[in-house]
Amino acid sequence: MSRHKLYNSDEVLEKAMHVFWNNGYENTSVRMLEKEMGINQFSIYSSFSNKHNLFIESLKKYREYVNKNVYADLLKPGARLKDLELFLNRFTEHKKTGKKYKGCLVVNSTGEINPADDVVSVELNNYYMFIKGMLKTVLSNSIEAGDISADTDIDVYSNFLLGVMQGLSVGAKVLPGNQIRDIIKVSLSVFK
Amino acid sequence: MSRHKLYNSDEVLEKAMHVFWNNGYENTSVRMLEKEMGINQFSIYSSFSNKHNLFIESLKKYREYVNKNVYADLLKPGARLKDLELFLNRFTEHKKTGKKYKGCLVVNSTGEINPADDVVSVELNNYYMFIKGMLKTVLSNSIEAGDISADTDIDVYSNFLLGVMQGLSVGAKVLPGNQIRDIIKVSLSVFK
DNA sequence: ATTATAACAAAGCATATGCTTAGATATATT
DNA sequence: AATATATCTAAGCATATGCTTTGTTATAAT
Repeated sequence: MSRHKLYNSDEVLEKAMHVFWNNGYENTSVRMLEKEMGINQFSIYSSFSNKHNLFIESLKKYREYVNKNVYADLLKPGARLKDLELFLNRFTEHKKTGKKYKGCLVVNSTGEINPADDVVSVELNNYYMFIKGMLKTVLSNSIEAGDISADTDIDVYSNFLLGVMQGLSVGAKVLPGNQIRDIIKVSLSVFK
Repeated sequence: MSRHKLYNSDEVLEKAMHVFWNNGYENTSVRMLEKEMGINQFSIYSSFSNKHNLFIESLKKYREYVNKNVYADLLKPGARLKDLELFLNRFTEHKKTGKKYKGCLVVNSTGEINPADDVVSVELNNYYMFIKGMLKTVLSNSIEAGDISADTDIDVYSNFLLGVMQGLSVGAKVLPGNQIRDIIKVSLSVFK
């Protein structure tokens, strides 16, 4: 009955996500998206309606992406405090290689986006709740493993750790490595 | 020998700072600046060269502004731990009034700006070093007052607190009040 | 009073922006 | 084979963007 798409919507969406991640929302033009996604503007608009919506979809995709590529170790069954420590220390890794840390797409967007943009705000919150859930599981596993005190208030401490991660996502973009290491060290000391 | 300026450069700069603070760098147009600063584009360009430079100047102005209007209590001679606690709790105040917290101009910009923009990066770092200096003084005062252990490593803990503040600047824009309070509570517990 | 200079307002410039339209092409159904 | 429909490319649209130019006005020195 009709012609087939020459592209996979999910694949081009992931490419769009990377463009937003690299440049931020406002600094990403539809021409840039067109080029990186490898499809025509017509196709972008017919698949994703408009730039704002494509951004929302990219935020959702980002959650999927980090799930597989960034938080994999922390999401493994039984992940506990030492895994969290290993993970947090990755915020300092790029300093050795000399590369610039581009930050977390969601944290960057939290800074950039107008707080009155409710559609985006909801999606940002979804992400943070996903992270918090992960942290709760890690803390729960850590109690079970005897890493931390059994009466640790998991909800309170997962909120704290979420805050620490938000701070690191900002700090790691501009602060020297030793400052980042201090933040991690003191943050984890609350479990001792 | 010539006509006088009808505006005060420093006053219109402060207005420009607020426009950037409210909208972010990319989402601020020269037309918006023109309107809010109350001067013509010609005057903007003759006083501040270009938009990028006006932004840099606005970042410097911001430091001056928060010095007077945001951190005044923490910069008072002898400010110590309880003052820091009072200050941090302000991150939750806007929740009661229902207003949206627009964040810290510098933290927002850290998220938005391309890390490769060295001119901006330097200015962001200047700001963070200003905050860190303030925190060091507060910690030093706190030791002197006997609030915290005398062998507290001021440098390490000021780095930690800077990280906490960066986290709160992000978190307070989107997270519920109780989560912010948890972050503050646990953060300050490291001094007990 | 004349002149030189700098600030002013407003229009203008080239280009970039988000998004749409027009026409060609491919494919599944009849 | 003919038709209908969804996809493709590429050009186009109105407006917004950062920045400049033009011509006028005010002021200080001559």
